[in-house]
Amino acid sequence: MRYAEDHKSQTHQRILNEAAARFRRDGIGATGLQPLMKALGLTHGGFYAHFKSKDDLVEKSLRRAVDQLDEARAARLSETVSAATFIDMYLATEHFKEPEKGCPLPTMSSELGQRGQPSEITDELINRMLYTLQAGMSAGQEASDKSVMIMSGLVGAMVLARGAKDPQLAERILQTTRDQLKQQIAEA
Amino acid sequence: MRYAEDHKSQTHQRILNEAAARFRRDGIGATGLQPLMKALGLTHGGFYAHFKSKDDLVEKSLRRAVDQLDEARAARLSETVSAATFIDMYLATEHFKEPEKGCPLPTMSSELGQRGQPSEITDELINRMLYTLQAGMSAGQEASDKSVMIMSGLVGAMVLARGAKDPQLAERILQTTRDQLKQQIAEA
DNA sequence: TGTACATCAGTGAACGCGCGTTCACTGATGTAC
DNA sequence: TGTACATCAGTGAACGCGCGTTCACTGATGTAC
Repeated sequence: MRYAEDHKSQTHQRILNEAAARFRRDGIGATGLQPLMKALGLTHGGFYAHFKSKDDLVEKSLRRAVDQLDEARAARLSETVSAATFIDMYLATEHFKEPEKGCPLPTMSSELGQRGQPSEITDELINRMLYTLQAGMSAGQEASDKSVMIMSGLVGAMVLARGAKDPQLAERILQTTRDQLKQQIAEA
Repeated sequence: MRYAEDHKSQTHQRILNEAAARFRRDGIGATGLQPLMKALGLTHGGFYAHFKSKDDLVEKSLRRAVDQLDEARAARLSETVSAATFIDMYLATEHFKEPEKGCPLPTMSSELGQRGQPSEITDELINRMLYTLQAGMSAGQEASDKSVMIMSGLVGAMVLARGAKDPQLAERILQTTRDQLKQQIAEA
């Protein structure tokens, strides 16, 4: 063989990683396959030896992104994260500034909703986020409902902060939403 | 003259309206100028007699969308709307199903944030929404902070509901967020 | 009253470009005999 | 040991398409003389 045995699967992973970053940073429509492959030192023709289509790549790279985020959280912290910590992490300046490494929901769910054939990946992301939030709260029926509102607040704050032109406005949205949402948990 | 005196300005308005609808429904990138003009019974060449560029159209049609929303609210209701009513209106099924007639923030702020040169229009939209929410709440420092969280919750819930594949999940997000946010005001 | 000209909203062909996708191919390696 | 062939990840030219933008033009009307 010309290449090491796992060479192809490594290339496969590299494409997934690069795509997951670009889709989150630039959006799906604005991410071209040609520039993507070029950035990895490959030519675009080879893409179809790895994925059936761009849609296929979207689906698979999103799944990869979520897995990575779960791993990162598990590595940095204990298995379950308190809801307050999750809120702090989600609305942190770091997450705000680096969409390519962050949660795909604020960057991509509008576009996924607008696309013709929506996949189930968004639902999966939503349910995973809800689950994580609930797990970090004291049990009860209330926790389920509260976690929905908190999720909405987190995603909305990030969408708005990233869309804002004025950095002060962005910071205010992040900070205020963070404080207010944490108050919700404290009260409960 | 071949056309009535206000013919051109009427065409101008028709383009603005159609664009405002399409940008919100399909996104900016996915909206082509050629199909847009064709839908109005015009050819695409004439577009540049009305607008400097597509970016120019984005800016102006967004401004138009906000003005229309303000007018619609003023017409249907009293000058100031209570925050609870605003929440009900925003997270109504009607608004969920008709992005082309609704608030541009859930549909467009991700894309506006991802575009190269962000305009100030998003900030304007955000501030107007904050103002409307605050005006509908009992005064005080708390109202300002609460309104930020409520705005985040409203926008996030709409983004997520529209992105979800499962209609039941979408409905649950809208309903639960609506109820939880209204509780916030009741408590305050 | 009739002719020549100016106006100008809209026309439609053409531009260069990047997109997603296809496909005949290359060339380094492993295998068969 | 040396030659012929199979494998297969990646190459790069080419496809048709729609994009945003430009521009010489049309043709109905109003105006000037």
